Amino acid sequence: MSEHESSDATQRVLDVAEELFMQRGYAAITLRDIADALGIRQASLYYHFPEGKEQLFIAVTTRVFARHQAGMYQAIEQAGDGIAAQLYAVADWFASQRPMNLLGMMHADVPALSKANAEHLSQVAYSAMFTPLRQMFLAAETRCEIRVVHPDLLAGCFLSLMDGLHHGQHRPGAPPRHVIIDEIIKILLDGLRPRDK
Amino acid sequence: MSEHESSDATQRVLDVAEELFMQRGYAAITLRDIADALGIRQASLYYHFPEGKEQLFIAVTTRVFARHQAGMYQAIEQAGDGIAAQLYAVADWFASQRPMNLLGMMHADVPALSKANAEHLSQVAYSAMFTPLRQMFLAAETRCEIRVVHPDLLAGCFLSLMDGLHHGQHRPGAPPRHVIIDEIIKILLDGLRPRDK
DNA sequence: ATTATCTATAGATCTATAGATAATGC
DNA sequence: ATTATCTATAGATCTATAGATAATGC
Repeated sequence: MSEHESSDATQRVLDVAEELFMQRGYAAITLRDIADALGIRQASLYYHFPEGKEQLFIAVTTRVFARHQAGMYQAIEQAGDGIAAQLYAVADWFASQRPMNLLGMMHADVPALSKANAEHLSQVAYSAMFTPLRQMFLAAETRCEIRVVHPDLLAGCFLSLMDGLHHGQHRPGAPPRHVIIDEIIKILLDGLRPRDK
Repeated sequence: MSEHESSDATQRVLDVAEELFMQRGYAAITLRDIADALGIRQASLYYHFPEGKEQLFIAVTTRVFARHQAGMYQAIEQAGDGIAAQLYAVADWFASQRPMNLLGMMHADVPALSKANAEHLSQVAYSAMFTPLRQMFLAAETRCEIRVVHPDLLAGCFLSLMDGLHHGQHRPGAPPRHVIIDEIIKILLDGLRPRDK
């Protein structure tokens, strides 16, 4: 067993902690909440994460970012060429994932961490979330499919919209998710102004 | 003095509590944090908000939503006709406000409140934030300036982008805010695809 | 009398540590 | 021997309550 693998039990801890932390944020979730959801005692979490709550949170977010980076790369690759298909694929990836609030949570929760962890996590978040999108937009620009002024700005907008997929849109009478994704991508590509026929 | 006015001291409490709650969320901020920032003792906050932390949070968020609703209405009115000018005006309004994470915070913090407060706050948030934008988009559609499929979806997208204004974009080498706003509105109106000349 | 603060403290968490227990794997 | 849990608890908060104090306004 490699030193980089962690046991099934530890994976379960990460799964449950991810669900809770992503829903409510670092400060709102206690170790007792996580232990209760797992059916174990709070102190038992220290077996898996001896440095405690902050270490567990870092492990959770690191795994989330790695999964999203890989998921976005894979979505883009499988979509083939064409920015429209790629945008749909990435949006479907986000729709397949747990509701979350990545950008906002970073902003709210990072200050609670140690300086070293805060800087490291910000760096990881930025690199993981922006890089696949920046590459996708730059490649589309090279193919003259889109105009891009600031690729990172565009990536940030797209991520904001993906975050918005989850919270704003479970309203009474809200359209189904695939309609929402359709509409968002249409707006991104063609804008709100009616095009000349 | 009307019963609807609150004293200067209470206003200061609201100002400081708003700054902290909007930065970090309900769970992360303690009454002691707020009292320290005010230079008073934690227990003194109960003079202004006898029911405690939750009442203070409700007062803060209620005021934030009322201010945003009024600010958006005023921005739209002063911008005159034309969806482009109106979008710029509303975006400038958001840029003038404290960084926040309204949509995401609602999602994360509302579950910590009593059921009655949670339902009331969700309702207030939706009504205050969506109504001005929905009206603006519907009027623009009537004037045939834009096509609108789901006005609330469009409003949600716009709010997500406005939230994103604040966190994603204080990156190394990020363009100044007015450039960001320009770019976001250009994308919204005309899309990413180059228009035919 | 009202306003706005204070001190002191109860009671409820929350994180983290120390050390015991039981099951499994060599 | 290692893995994964447990019990028990120290120490640090955090919210909230009770009641005192001081300044101001009628």
